[in-house]
Amino acid sequence: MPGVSSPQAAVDAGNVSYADPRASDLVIHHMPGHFIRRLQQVAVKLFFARVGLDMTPVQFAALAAVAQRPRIDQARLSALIGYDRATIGGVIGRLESRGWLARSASRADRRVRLVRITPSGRKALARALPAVRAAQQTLLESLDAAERRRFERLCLKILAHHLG
Amino acid sequence: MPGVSSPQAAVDAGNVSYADPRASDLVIHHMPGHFIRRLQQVAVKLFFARVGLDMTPVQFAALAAVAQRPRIDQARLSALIGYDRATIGGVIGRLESRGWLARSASRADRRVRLVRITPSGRKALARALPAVRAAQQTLLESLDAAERRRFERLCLKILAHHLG
DNA sequence: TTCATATTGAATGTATGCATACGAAATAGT
DNA sequence: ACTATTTCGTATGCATACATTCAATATGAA
Repeated sequence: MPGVSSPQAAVDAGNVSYADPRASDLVIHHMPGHFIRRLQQVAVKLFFARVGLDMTPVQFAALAAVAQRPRIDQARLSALIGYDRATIGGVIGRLESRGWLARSASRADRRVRLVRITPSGRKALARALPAVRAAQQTLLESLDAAERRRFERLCLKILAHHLG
Repeated sequence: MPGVSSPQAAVDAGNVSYADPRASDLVIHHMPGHFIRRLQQVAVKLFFARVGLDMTPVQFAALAAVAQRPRIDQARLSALIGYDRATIGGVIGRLESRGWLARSASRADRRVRLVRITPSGRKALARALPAVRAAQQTLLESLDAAERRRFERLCLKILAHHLG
């Protein structure tokens, strides 16, 4: 499936190991921003490895959110899952072409387009969900239960500070 | 500077707070993949807030790496900073157009193009570096010293597991 | 009610990111 | 030496991501 970003090459390949002494002198390797990006890269790779290339992370997020918030509008949806409005417009457009989501005009507010999930979309979501959960599990599999809790708590603390 | 991705709108805006009880029932909000992506989003936002829109995170990484590895080739560079070869080609191309990097053919291997930083690029890097460091500091400012060490250790443990 | 302001979704432009495939060139294996 | 494989950089295509702008609406204040 060409075109869908699956960071295999960048994550693996002839990649210098993260803690490789050959690279440890590099400025960026000591910056949290860098290894957070690398974590995100690993997470996306695991997502595709488990879910397959039929669905992207953003598409999964949108699908799952719409399933739990029927008739949500695009602006609220993008705020809920933390994406730009312009980005979500395109994502929903693609999900609509695949028949997984549908849009309809709101009668209360004629600017608004309400999004709902189709039966086909619900099936796709049900298929993907276990794979996504497995990917999450794999992502943190090197941590024991206590470390996992600690990691999540620290992440949430940072996010709460910056996102209010 | 239009076009350069600075996730202000997505991070802020009418954004539902991360730990907002209105959203805590959403499936994705309990997945590490989701808040790792949000962390990355915050980190990028802080980068642009401090550094300005004149330089992107990848461009900084490439610039800093080339400064420390004169005459590196593109493949090694991309492996070193953890990006795809194809992506780095475009990044270097843009940095070359701005006069911050220069490419020359290798005489030892005629496939290879060696990258080096220009005086102008070195100036830009020197200007950006303190701002980037400040952004890193701000990113973790809500954690005390012990928490910061713990967070970095956990991140590195996860990365070491997945990246070898 | 009228008018200034804000919001929604789309359009446009720039920059990532990666898969895939390709030509050119180097290297390994025989 | 010859050939199969690998590697390097590039090109193309798809999907993010976000700033900015715009038209259509909605809303709030006077």
